Amino acid sequence: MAESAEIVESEESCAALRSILSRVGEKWAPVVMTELVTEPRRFNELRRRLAPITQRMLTATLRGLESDGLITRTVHPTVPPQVEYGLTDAGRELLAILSGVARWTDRHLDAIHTARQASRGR
Amino acid sequence: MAESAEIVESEESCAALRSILSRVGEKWAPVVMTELVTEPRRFNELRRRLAPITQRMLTATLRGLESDGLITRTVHPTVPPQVEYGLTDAGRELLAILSGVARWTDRHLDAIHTARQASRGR
DNA sequence: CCGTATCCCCGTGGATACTG
DNA sequence: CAGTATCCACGGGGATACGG
Repeated sequence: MAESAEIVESEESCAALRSILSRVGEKWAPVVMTELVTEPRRFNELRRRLAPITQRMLTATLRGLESDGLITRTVHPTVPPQVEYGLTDAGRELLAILSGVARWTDRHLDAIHTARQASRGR
Repeated sequence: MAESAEIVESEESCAALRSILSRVGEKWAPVVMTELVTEPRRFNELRRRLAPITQRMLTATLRGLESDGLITRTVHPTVPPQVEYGLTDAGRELLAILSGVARWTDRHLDAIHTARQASRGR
């Protein structure tokens, strides 16, 4: 790699990057992952902690994250049914990277607001 | 901070994080920023390099990135008009963080594909 | 308890045509 | 050259109701 900040390495990895960025850019994805960072949690546990999320959106978010290998879904065949969601190692790594984005965001809160105000004016 | 991987620091920074993640998760945002990493570029220059992007989407993407303070838009009042887009320092920093996400994506390409195949089956 | 199914609104993103 | 304007298809995302 000649350029240090070069991002795209191939067509495939570019597409994968976009899909991951838009995945974690979904409305509830970051908070759901954050909820799972300390320990696995059950569906309604997440639902309560993430209120006012709807069941539908919680399900959709969990399925999406699962389909990208970021979280696991474990069904315990008990009565009543019990399902646990947890971060995969990959998901934990990605979350650590995202916390870098969070720190960037905090550092630039002022600049973001200023830029938005400016574009308001036009 | 007790937990090392904790992301959200406040309501405001949480909202800002989400908005930034969804911004860079937009379809053309990452490639547009990457195009500007080495030097500022003009509108049609970007249009050619990012083909088959449409004018409309290029404009929309540039406006969005500008409104978050990630790129600058400089108009040179010449005939014909000349407009240059460039990364801000903040944008350059963010791009560096995103390259971390790109590396993560490359490392986990296999896992992503496997997870997607698995969720296909259901 | 853990979801699906249905309905509906709205924003994203594409094609095409037109303008300062 | 650097955009706007218009139209349209699609999917994200919310409310509510029902099922295993």
